[in-house]
Amino acid sequence: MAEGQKPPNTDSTSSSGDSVKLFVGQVPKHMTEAQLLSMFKEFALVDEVNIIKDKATRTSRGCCFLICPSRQEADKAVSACHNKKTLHGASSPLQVKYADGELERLEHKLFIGMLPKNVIDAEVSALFSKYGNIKDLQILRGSQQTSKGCAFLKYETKEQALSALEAINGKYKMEGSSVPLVVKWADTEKERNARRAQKAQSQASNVTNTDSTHQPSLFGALPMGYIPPYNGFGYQAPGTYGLMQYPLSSMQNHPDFHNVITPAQGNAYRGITPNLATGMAPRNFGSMQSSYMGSAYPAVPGLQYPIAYPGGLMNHRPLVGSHGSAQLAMANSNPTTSSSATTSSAVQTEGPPGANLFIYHIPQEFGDQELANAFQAFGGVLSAKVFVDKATGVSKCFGFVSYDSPKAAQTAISMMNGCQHVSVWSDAYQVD
DNA sequence: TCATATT
Repeated sequence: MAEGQKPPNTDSTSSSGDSVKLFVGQVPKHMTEAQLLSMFKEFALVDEVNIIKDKATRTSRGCCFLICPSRQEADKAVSACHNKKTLHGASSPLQVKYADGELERLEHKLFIGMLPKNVIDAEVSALFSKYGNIKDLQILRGSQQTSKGCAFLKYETKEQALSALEAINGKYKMEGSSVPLVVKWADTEKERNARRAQKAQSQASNVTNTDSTHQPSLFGALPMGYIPPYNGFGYQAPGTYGLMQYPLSSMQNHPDFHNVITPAQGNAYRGITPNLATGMAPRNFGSMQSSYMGSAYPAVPGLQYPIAYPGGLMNHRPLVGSHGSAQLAMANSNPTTSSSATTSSAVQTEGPPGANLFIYHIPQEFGDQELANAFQAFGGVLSAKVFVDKATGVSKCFGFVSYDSPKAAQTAISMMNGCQHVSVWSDAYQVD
């Protein structure tokens, strides 16, 4: 045989890790996951059953997801059950189909960006066929013949796509190009729609933003309390259900690579790379296992995931602020120091020592409530106060957040540190 | 000089 062995593309079964999610409707609400599991196991291998429950009541919504270890098994379940069986208590036969986005996901489709304008199919396939069998390649072209700088490519297996992605993304420059290629998973239809909506919104909100007619939701849209599983490239899919709110007003999605770091840019852009290259950028390439991280990204258009400060924390004064990067400082001082605070209620809500954060460069449109929302994910917020100009009522863009524990404050610091325009700073952290 | 774009 030839040199080296080809990817274990054996006969059929295991495309390793390529589990498939099925949606099942017409499931009687009284059935348990265990019951469903044993029932479906008569027809196909099923790893898991997840009943879809009402968020508030936690009761079954009459449907579930099945996780099958392979497409073959999933197909077995579909053909054996879809419209074939009516469970006791259901009004019509089971509906068994691929969950939203599954089919697209199974295409192993990649988006390729930063292609030269004059690129031809042969060049792209030559490069990418090193990592697997290309099933489909489509370079997007504009008016003439010139490429729009991007393409879609399908591989046979996820492994092939993943290895190409890891090998090429941000690393490989095409002939005559000064920037490396971008390779990421193509958007699903849902993500596409979400992005389109977002784009429309951001353009619409470009109008003279007279006054705050809409809710500022910059932080409010944060995926509370966790750092997104950044896959190393690509946008954060805008469609994280439920989480997405209104578009940001000021700190919009603009590709402003001077002070905004989006993952997509961060990866490929020279001007940004040094920041990330200091080793603080969370990327977990290989760790996507068999997962359903489908749209598990945060829905925060403007607020990107935190990037820790290289080399610990800054050693200069907290108030630097240069380009609108905000800071948090630990403050054991009294939150009600300034007379210009929004003293609606004179509640003294100072936390224990080490649990009071002083926050610089809060977005203009934030009030106490928004500030509290932004930080509540990290612990019990005793109070959140944005300071406002007494005369005009305009935010001074700084304030306090007090937690019930220093630990919560620490968590807030590490989570919020470097959040786009917000970086977190604390004396305590620095000293220790 | 917004040039990184999504079938």
